[in-house]
Amino acid sequence: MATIKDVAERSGVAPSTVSYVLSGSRKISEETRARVLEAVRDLGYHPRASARTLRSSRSSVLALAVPREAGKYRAVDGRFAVEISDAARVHGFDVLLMTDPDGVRGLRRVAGSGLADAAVLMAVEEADPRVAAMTAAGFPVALLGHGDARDETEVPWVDLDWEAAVALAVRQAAAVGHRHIAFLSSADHEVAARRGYALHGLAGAHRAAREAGVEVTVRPSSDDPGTAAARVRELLATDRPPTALVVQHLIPLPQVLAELTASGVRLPDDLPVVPVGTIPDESGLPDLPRIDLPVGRMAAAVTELALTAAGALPATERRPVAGGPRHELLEPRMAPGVPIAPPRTPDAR
Amino acid sequence: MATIKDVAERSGVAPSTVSYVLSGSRKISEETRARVLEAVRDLGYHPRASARTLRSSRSSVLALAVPREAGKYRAVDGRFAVEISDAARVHGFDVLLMTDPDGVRGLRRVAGSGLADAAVLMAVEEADPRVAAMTAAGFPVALLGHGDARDETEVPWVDLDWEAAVALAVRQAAAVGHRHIAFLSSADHEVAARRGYALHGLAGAHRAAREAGVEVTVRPSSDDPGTAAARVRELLATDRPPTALVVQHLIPLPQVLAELTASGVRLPDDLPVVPVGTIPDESGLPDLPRIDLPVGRMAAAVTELALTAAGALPATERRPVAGGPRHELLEPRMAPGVPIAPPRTPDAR
DNA sequence: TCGCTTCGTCGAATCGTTTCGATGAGGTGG
DNA sequence: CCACCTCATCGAAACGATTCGACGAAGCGA
Repeated sequence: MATIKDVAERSGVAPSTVSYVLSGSRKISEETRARVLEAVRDLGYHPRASARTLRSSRSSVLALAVPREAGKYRAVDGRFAVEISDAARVHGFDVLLMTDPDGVRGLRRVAGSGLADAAVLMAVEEADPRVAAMTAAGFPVALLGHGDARDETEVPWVDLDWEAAVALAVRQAAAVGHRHIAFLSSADHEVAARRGYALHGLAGAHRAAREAGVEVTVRPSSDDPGTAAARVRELLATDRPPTALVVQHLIPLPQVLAELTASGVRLPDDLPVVPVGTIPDESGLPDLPRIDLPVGRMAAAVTELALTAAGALPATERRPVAGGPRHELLEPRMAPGVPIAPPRTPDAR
Repeated sequence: MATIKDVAERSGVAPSTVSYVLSGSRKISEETRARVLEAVRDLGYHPRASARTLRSSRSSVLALAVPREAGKYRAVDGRFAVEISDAARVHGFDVLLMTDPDGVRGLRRVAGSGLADAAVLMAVEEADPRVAAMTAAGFPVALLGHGDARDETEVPWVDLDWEAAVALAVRQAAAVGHRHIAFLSSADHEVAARRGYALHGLAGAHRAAREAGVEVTVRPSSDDPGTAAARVRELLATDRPPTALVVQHLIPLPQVLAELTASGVRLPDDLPVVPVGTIPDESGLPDLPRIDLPVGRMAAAVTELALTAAGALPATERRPVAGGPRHELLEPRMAPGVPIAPPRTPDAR
């Protein structure tokens, strides 16, 4: 493996000159420059990352802490990982995957050993111990998703604006004529635990109902598909049933759709269903009008926040304070494609 | 940040002594040992990874090259990434995610800069240019999946034994009484391209048919769900239709099941469907008797192959030759859970 | 021609660890 | 009492890059 010394010898200059040619941090004559670059090409020289890091104490590596609740794996996490890696490369960073079941230990190791310059923490729980540990260690982090815990106000994070997302779904349904809309919210336990996205989703439903002057009936969903399906049945079994259904909790979505079909609702014409969140690409579900989790935008934003906190990005207008906490609520968008069907004419039922 | 010098001073020894305590590569008196370890704890000392790597030229990092065909992302890749990371940690390695759209460039960069000691290449294409590039550079790699390309015989790889997998599905169906079994194989273009898994799956179906003395009707699947559904219809529209269906191509599986339901087949009783491969966890499909891609076993095996090739694992009986090519075909297993239903009695149709 | 600035390049120190050979204290046998 | 060996520890030399100050040559005005 060629070193900077080999390049220097081959081009008849000092190692420092090679370094200056490569970094461009000092002026070098065009002639010398050309000779050095030729030697670099000839030898296939790559600077050793470890030497560079040792000297500069910057690794150009971003750690990515993947949530690992006992063997569980959410399909969307893989997409986030890939998108974050892409975003990091744009800024010259590589991504180190951290799947340590004890997230705090793994992060301490990576931060302490200088393997990474910053970390992105995915799917942050309320009062996440990882946040506290990294804040205490002075290690730059950015969070994907957020709760309402106090320590998180000190730390940059990115999240979808769930309130705006559910509100948008309701508003769009109202816009094509729906006057009574059902909202299958997050699961019971998520609401009970006062998870941010659960509360914000509910708030969005209520706000949009008020603003658009439509009725919104809310029922919590459940992780148990059977229970979720039952809730849908309850939503529909009234004198004046809703004509559209907005769904925030997508785990039992297939079963919800199956339940609708089974009870004689013809999809999508009889009852437009609008999921808010992420439908796995390979789920085989029909195309629905929907609001997707903006994975790409979230990944780009959280990466930039983490690198800014690490002082690796020049301050911009959007993100002026290097190292300071910044929060970004991303604006939801309707997925292009299937529009929300208007309600059927009164005689339809 | 504490360095080895700080630890040395605090415990009143030389830096080298601290190093010996930590690595255990020389005998140190119990008393000194205790004093050093106490200082390490007190100062929260972590060895700087870059210094260690610079000195030893081993990074303890495994690069993971994720396939990136133009924006596509397969859900199973994320699971592989997480499982490989877990397996690497067992051996003290971290995983660097490589999502560079130009896989060769990314690998060259990581290999050349010494960021990683070895690489795992996912979803290898026939005559993958990455394999040739890394072989030429003398960089240790292991492949997840394999083709029949010649250069791959020189490189370690891991794959599911697709021939055995399809054969197992057919054999199990035969064992519960099915005499005529349909096999929806890989897609046309995969067979035409002579992809290993496609050919091996076909071979397995034929072999099991011979050995079990049953009839197997084969039809290629298609990436287009409509075409795939049509193929299924063809399979069933005969005088003596098959009583079980083995499916290797799982992308259009939801549509295949929908087609069956639509044409009056009651699942799973009328016609057991046995997928061979990976069904996404969140697909909402019913429980089926199936043969899963053994993601965990494949990840562990490919990680060990890569690290062995890097000389980072002691040679074992199973993997005796460090650096030499090793190939592992993993034995398929029926997923625990739903068994294959026996054929309905003759009067059923 | 002298002194001063500018330009391009060099030498040396530095980052933090590992590891090889050296060193001194203490023990043992002749 | 001396020679020798073992044992625990130390000092110094790498590893390969970056970067600061120095330095000679050339250019310039006086």
